[in-house]
Amino acid sequence: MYDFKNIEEKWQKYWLENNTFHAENDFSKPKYYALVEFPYPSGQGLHVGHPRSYTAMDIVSRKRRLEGYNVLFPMGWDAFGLPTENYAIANHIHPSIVTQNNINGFKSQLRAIGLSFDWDREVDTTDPEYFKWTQWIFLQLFKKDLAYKKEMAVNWCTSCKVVLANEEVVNGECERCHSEVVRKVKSQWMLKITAYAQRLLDDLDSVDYPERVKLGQINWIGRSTGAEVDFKTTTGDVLKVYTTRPDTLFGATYMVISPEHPLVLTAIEKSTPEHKQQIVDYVEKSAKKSDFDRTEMAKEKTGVSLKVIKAINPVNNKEIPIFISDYVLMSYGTGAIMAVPAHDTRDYEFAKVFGLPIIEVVAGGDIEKEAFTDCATGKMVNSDFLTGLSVEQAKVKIVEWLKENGVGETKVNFKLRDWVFSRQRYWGEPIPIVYCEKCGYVPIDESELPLKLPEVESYEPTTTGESPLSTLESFINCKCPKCGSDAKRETDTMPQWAGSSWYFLRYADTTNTKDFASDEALKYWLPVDWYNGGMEHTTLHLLYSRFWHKFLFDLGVVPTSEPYAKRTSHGMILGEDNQKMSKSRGNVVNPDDVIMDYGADVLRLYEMFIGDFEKPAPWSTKSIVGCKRFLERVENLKTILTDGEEYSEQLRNNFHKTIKKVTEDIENIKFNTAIAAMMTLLNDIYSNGKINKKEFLDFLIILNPFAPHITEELYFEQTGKYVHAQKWVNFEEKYCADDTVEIVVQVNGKIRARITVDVKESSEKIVEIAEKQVAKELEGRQIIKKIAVPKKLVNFVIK
RNA sequence: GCCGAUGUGGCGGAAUAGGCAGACGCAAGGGACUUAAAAUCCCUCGCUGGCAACAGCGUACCGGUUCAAGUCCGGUCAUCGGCACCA
Repeated sequence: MYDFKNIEEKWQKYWLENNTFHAENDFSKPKYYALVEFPYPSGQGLHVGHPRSYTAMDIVSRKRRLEGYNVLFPMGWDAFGLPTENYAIANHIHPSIVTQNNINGFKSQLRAIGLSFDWDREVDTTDPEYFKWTQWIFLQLFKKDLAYKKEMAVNWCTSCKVVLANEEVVNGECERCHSEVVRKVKSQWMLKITAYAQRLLDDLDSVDYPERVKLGQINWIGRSTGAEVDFKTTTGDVLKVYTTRPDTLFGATYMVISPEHPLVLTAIEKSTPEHKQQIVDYVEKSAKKSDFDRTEMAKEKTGVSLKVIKAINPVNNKEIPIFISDYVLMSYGTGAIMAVPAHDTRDYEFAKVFGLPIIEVVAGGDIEKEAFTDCATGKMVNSDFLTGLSVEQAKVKIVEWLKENGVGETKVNFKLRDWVFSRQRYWGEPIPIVYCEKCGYVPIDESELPLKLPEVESYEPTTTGESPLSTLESFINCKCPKCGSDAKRETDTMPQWAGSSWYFLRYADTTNTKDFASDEALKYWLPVDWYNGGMEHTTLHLLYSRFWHKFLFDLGVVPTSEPYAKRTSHGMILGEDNQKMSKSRGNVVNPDDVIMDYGADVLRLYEMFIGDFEKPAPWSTKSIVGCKRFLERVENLKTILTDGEEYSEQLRNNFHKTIKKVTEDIENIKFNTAIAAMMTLLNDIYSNGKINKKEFLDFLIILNPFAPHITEELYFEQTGKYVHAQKWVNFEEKYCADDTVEIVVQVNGKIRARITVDVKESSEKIVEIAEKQVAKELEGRQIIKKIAVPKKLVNFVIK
């Protein structure tokens, strides 16, 4: 085994001291911006899942440098967040100290892997010089009316008396004390991402994302086209509903409103005392239910009827009952629906429970058994002027009718909801807003940014559900920036998503104190050319950062409307037991141990060789040794070096084919087969017995992005030059094809012979040769068809 | 329930646009070297039958299209991930 310990340390030191991978803001060179998702620096340190993504993009970055690009490949820390805060609470250490310790740990671990990050451009979301700009962006959003306050239900632990993040709620229980979690209404800061819904959807066409990622975003945005229909009520109110199936209007046999719907109040007012109580009970009960309970209850529909108010179906003036049920959500559409039990599964279930009429208006299903929801087929029935039409025709016609009669119109809806932006926590960016009795919510002056976190005695959330900052008089009390009277500071902080929504912009110009980055730097570096990260971030993080970026684009402060030109996603590294790595399962593998035993190059190679980059793969400590052997054999090539042209034509061709394969596989994120190709070539070289120096050096160059330390060492040893400063090796297409090719000869699809022919041979001639080869099989049979596939096979179909 | 992905030897995985299934690696078995072991090198390695040449079978399951299917189409099952009544 080569002395990986010394070799790797030596080169890591060299790169660091010489700032080898520093990206200059030299705008004359062609640029390449490669990005990985920056990690949350947890106390547990890196596990072998992290380097998968980092190594992959490191390979791309190193290759790009060899190809002559000015490469930006930065790294930073997404350091605000709950685990740090919880650790700080438990151990009475300031979260910033915990964060700094964790960052130091992560950094030394990352350095040991030999990743070519530009450490001069490190960012840390908890650094006031960084979050100053996070706060600045928030202020711009506020000024454009894209940030607003709203009453929202939050998760409330009944025992800890704190607001919980969604990830702290496990099966409807508090993660820590396992007591009941309920919904509690609190005023929260919201960001109006919905204002960008259509553009976030449309612009997916302009970016290179995997189809599954685009689909994830499309589904999350959830655009649907339908109609809003006004139903008059017997009390003279108007009940507006949203439906994607206006064609089924004649089948609406009742209405359902959500427990939070304003009409509930009217109903309570007018009901008899006894019935009023029923309504109040139901509304209270559903308010108390946690989200978990609500979904659990999904199996059995519940509800209560509004006896005093009925709705009138505008198409036939029939009176239909109105129910309150929590299967209708206030947060989508209008918070009220027309129920068509014959053609909606949930309405069908509800109607069965409450014994409501089910009227078929689209023929083609069996409504005795279940709701018929397939709208592609089927003809309208029982629908007056719609009867006989197809569903599609009926949709058009009914909307026309609704418009003519002034009781409805087409409407587009999105599932995407506005972004809840407040956290009642300490370890986050303070929201730079003050509340003034006279002026309302007022932004603080930009010159006062960053608004730093004050020192507090306890980081624990308060028992009233307010942020820990709320107990600090010196922080809260301030003057209104507008009118100068006494005012109170906002005490909520921002979610972790805030800092990570724009960090890639800061990398372009980390030392800038006037702007988050200069226009020139942004113009040069943007967009990110290639962004790799986990599948778990394809909806939230990717959508949030695209939203912020578009907003900044509209402000004219970033030059592109999309932040990332290309996105790829890596699969998770699983434990040896094929389960997700976790502390509780005890299957976590630490990269440090692998580096200790085999070195960083072996770790990198194995991470890439483990399987298809885009798919999950189980770790296998036993298999690592194959990569170790490979690098040892590369090193041993030294012993068979010659000066002459001591290799065969075959080997030369294999060289060019391998260079081609490695070149292309890196671009196609097929690192595993790129390595396999290099292994095959190595085996060929050894069977050849000799290699000349030129080919050896070329081999080192194509291996360099994967195993940078050993290749630097060997290259330097041979030439006194640095491999990272060389040019990527070009392949010659003419050597990538062999002169002869093996053709498979089949009879009725079964292989009967193999022939080797010149590649230039005509297919007629090949068929002729093939036919001779299998003459025995063909004897006395009739040939129905001869199929010749160039360079592949000949197939005789006989009778 | 819905959406997305996956299913190939003992294991991780290859297989351009439908054209030799199992590249590459691990493990296993045999051999060489060695006093011995490790390391290294060479050979074997999908299943069944056969001394063998060889034959048959084989990519989750059932069916289809095709001269030809791991790959395309229809259906079923299983596993993983995401979302949870979105009208």
